[in-house]
Amino acid sequence: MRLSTRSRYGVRLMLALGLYEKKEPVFLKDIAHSEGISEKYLSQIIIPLKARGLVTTFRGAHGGYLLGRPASEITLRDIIEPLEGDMSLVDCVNAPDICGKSTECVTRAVWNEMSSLLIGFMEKITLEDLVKKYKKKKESCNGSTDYTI
Amino acid sequence: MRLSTRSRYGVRLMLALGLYEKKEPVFLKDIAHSEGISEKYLSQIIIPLKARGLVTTFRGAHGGYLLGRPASEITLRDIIEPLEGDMSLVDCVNAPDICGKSTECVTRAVWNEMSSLLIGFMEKITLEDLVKKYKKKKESCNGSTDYTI
DNA sequence: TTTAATTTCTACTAATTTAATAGTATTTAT
DNA sequence: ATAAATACTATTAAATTAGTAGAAATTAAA
Repeated sequence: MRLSTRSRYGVRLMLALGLYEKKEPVFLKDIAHSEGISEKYLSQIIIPLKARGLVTTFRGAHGGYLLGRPASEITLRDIIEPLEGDMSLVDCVNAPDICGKSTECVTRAVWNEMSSLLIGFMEKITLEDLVKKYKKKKESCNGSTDYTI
Repeated sequence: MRLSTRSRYGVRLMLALGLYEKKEPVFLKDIAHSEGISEKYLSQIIIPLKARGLVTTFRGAHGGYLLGRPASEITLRDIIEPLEGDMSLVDCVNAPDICGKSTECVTRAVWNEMSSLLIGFMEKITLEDLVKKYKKKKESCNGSTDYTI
């Protein structure tokens, strides 16, 4: 019942981009370095995020990435779902046909509730929330408002 | 972010035992057969459940398994935790030392909240709840109150 | 127009985890 | 004794995860 590192890295990646909202595009290399994540791996992770419009990309020299829309309009679910795939805790929740007893299954009903709980939580949290929390913590630690990666 | 089949099988196993509360011990063979799960696999799954006192075992001929305490005193968490191991969605939630930034990490705070949400949910659901729901469904489908496996 | 820097695409791979299977040992009612 | 059940230990095939590697495409700038 672990979240994949893809999802975790994806959220950290988006948080880093969120800190640069409306500024110059950021190089993946820089985020990868500051976050201590393989650049090649991040470059794979960012593709589905781009496909969903969560990031805008600029190719070629001086290219890079920017948030595709305001951080306030990006939820945790938006980020995690394309990386994690099906978000349900058990296959049968979204694919009832894999089991003949799905309609009457008591445990499936529970897995369904649990999955909905998680998804509902993720929908309530925006990238803006994370950005704000991050800045708040940084200030209280550093007394600084500099958010360079 | 999937629940393991160990946990799912474990819950179904306990539900089957719950339907027999205070009656004769049940053979794992019978549960395995009725649930369509490998008996050998179930016999591994039941060991940590026994260790936590969730089931009582009787060895030898005419042995079998019974619930270790009333279904009303067994929560979903009780069943899943020994099967799943650490219940947090991300390692750093319960092992902050694996990352130097845990105390200040914004994403870790989110994973922590999410994990607590799940665990809280699982603590609220008892095996008795599942047993009752099962019986209710059976009655409305069959008009029967026979719960043989 | 060349070069350097960047994203994009495709393929491969090592390590780990999962979901079992298999066989033997132990216990116990009959 | 023996048959029937749990308990224990070892092995394994398949899938997933978490990357690595390298070439291709794109573009700003020299």
